[in-house]
Amino acid sequence: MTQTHESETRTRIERYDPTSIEPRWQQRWADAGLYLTDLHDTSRPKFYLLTMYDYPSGDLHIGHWYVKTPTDAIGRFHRMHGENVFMPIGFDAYGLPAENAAIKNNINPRDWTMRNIEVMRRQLRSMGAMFDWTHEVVTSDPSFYRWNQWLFLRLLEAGLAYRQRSAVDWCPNDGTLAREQVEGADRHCWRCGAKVEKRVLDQWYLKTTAYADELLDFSGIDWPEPIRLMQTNWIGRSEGGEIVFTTEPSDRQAGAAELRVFTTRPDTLFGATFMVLAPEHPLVGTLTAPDRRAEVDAYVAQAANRTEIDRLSTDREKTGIAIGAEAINPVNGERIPIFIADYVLAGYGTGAIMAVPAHDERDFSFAIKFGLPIRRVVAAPDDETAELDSAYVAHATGEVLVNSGEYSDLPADEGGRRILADLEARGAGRTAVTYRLRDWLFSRQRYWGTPFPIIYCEVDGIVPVPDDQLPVLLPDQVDYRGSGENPLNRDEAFLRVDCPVCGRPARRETDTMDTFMDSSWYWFRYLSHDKEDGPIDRTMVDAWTAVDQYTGGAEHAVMHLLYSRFFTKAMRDIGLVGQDEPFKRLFNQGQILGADGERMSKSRGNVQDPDDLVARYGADTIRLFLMFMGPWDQGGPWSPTGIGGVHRFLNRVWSLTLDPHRVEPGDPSAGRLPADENETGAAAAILAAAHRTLRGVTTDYEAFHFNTMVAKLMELTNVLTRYRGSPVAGGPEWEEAIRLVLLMLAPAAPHIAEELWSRRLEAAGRSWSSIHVEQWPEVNLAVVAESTREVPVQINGKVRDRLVVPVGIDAAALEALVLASPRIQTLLAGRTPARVIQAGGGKLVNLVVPE
RNA sequence: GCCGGGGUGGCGAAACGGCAAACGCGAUGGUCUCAAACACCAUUGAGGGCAACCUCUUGAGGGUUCGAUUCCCUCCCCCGGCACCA
Repeated sequence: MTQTHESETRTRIERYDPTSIEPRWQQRWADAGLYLTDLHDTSRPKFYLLTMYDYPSGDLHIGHWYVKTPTDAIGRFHRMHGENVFMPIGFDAYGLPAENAAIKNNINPRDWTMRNIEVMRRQLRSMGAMFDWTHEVVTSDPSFYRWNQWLFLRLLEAGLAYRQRSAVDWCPNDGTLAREQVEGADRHCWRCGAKVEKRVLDQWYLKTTAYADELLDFSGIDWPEPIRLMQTNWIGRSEGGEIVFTTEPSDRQAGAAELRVFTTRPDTLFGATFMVLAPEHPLVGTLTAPDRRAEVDAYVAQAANRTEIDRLSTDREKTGIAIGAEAINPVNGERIPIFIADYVLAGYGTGAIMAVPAHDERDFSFAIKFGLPIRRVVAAPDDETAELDSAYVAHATGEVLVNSGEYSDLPADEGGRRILADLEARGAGRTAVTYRLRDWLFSRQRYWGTPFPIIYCEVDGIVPVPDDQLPVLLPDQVDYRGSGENPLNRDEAFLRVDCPVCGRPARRETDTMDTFMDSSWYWFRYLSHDKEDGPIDRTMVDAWTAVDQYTGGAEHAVMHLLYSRFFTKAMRDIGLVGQDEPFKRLFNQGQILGADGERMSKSRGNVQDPDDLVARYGADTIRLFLMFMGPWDQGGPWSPTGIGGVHRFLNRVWSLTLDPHRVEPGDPSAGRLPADENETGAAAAILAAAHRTLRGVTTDYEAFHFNTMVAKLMELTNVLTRYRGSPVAGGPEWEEAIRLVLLMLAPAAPHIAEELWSRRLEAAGRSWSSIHVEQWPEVNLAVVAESTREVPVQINGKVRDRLVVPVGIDAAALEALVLASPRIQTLLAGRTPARVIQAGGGKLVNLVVPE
């Protein structure tokens, strides 16, 4: 190693040089198999630590480190508590970006993906994390995706997969488009610019709604409240009634066709003054009057081009059109006009609503715009307002029904129940529950994904590929011809197959599975990665799942994390696993954005490459800096400002450990104890500081408060720096403090901790044993105990004095001391406090003095 | 728009309803050095005062409380998600 000139002249010890230390330890750990988990070891409690696997986009950036290095610290912390930690890793290797790159550069998506994986493996290893690479999973490998196919067939048998027609965004040149591939207000294709159309296709669905109620139950899992809330709202359970309106006869139809609506407010049925169907509602065609036809068709086409976000915006001015037909309200026989409007969605409820403008905001604005009657049917007891200037949706106690025939004057909730019960007796309604959650649209019209194990035969229809013919291999040769259109559609070798039932020529399904399939069970496969006769090794899975801790980005709060829960329950019901939930404990860290505040991506050019930083500062500094930046669940724009401070801290740990006696020239008081301290006191202060830090750092690790964990370690090294070169430096208490610093630092900065630990072992004449298999130290409560404490004294909430009191002082004695304080006496000027409040058992005293 | 999260010094941030600004960056001054860098020491929310000290300050406005960054209401701004990005 080359010593720089100044370090030779300045210090006796060698400098902290992470670039030589870190690769050496990474190699030594690998050689020793330090991070290979023995999955059969039952002598210690298991800890399955899972972090969301990555899409191999090829631009591993600092955001990946932001998730993984604190996760690694969690794993190491648990290991030091005697647990058998399993922290696997893999790649979510199917997906759109590989195809985009392939089409653009005329290369193979598999080659592109595997090349990126190679790069990312190397980059990930430079973190020095305790990943067990021997269980790696790559989802685009047949050894993984064949089990997607197998699992899909089981779902099909269980009735949890089905086929249904639904619309996709479609470009005539590039086929189906993802939402992000549709650009601009005019909705054009990102690649060719063509106008995006809707096309209705037969597609596969998974029945997530079958588990809607069970998915609402989070008992038994320890998930953050916001995520539970988001999932609950996403599922969107609504209780109410389904009410059957009928059509009024006209010259085009005999009438009495059923128009079912779902409502959460059956109590407002008398206030229904019109009905609104989704533009896609199946009865729109037959009900529309001839003279309305042209306008209605135009409106339907226009609605098809709107996004759902747009359609549901309550901000936007309502649009809609009468179709020239009427419906009959079953409760009073009233005829009301039927409209179509895009704020009613075909996929929610029955795709039709009874509109009650008096008691629904959207219906209200629609009624105002189209001049429709607004009839109030619910009122608070003393509220006699007839003319509403906005929808009355509030729930006041004692509300009663008005203008509601025989139900008038009944309490609103009871009236609603009675209306529904009476309708039910006549077959015109029933209580009903509806969900916002929809079934999982599982088909993708793309090449780079898991092929469906499905064959279409003209005689036998939809035929599953028999298990013994799996996997259905995705062809490696692919010719995109510069278009996004699925190349499987013209791959004759893939398409042509004999029907497994009748042997006649048939055709393979060319859609592939949504990549959320892969992420819905990959953690089971980590435990079974070499199993060749089934997707999961039941013994391993029973022993190791549910996952104890899952970490990953909050952007997955709903979709991936809900699909995974659904899939686990479905696997349970198929008899594959014995658990209800996949992840016991979840943590969503924040997202690191580019310096511009935007999501990091190659195309934006705002990616921070970790390699540069590692070369400059070493992995430990980067790891610690990412933890120190702020709360882990917060994220924020990337800025390297402050990284030098963390690097300085590690340098300080280095020199305090190796060179405790050095006296710095810049400090006039260096090397001497403070005037009011003797050696015994100073030694005790060091020990107390170390153990107090240990207490705080332990709870910070447990709570994932890594930023304050680092801050506390910095404070402790500041204390040690003050005593550096003094008579107590290098003494037993000092050495104990250093030992604790290294152990506390080990999960977060594993290389420097290991290096310094090994040097101490060597100095003590002992052979190497990794710091990462040490036990987490115990707090010595005796040395942290204090005999006095400081009490802030407030007058009317403003701090006016501080008293030092014995720790065990009682309330009366404390009050006496406070009132006897000269400063307080001066400020009181003879007044007697109206109240004396001792907060937190005398932690603070507040005197309330009327002005 | 809807759902969820956030807004505190010049900057990243800290604070079980109880001392706002810990820790770090930056800045300023100093020690060391021929000099610079490194390292180290000191100061550093704003305003006032020679000083002891005083006043103000947690996106805006209101409320609850002896006491609010923290709880409640209204509003503004930023981030994530909204079902084919992963």
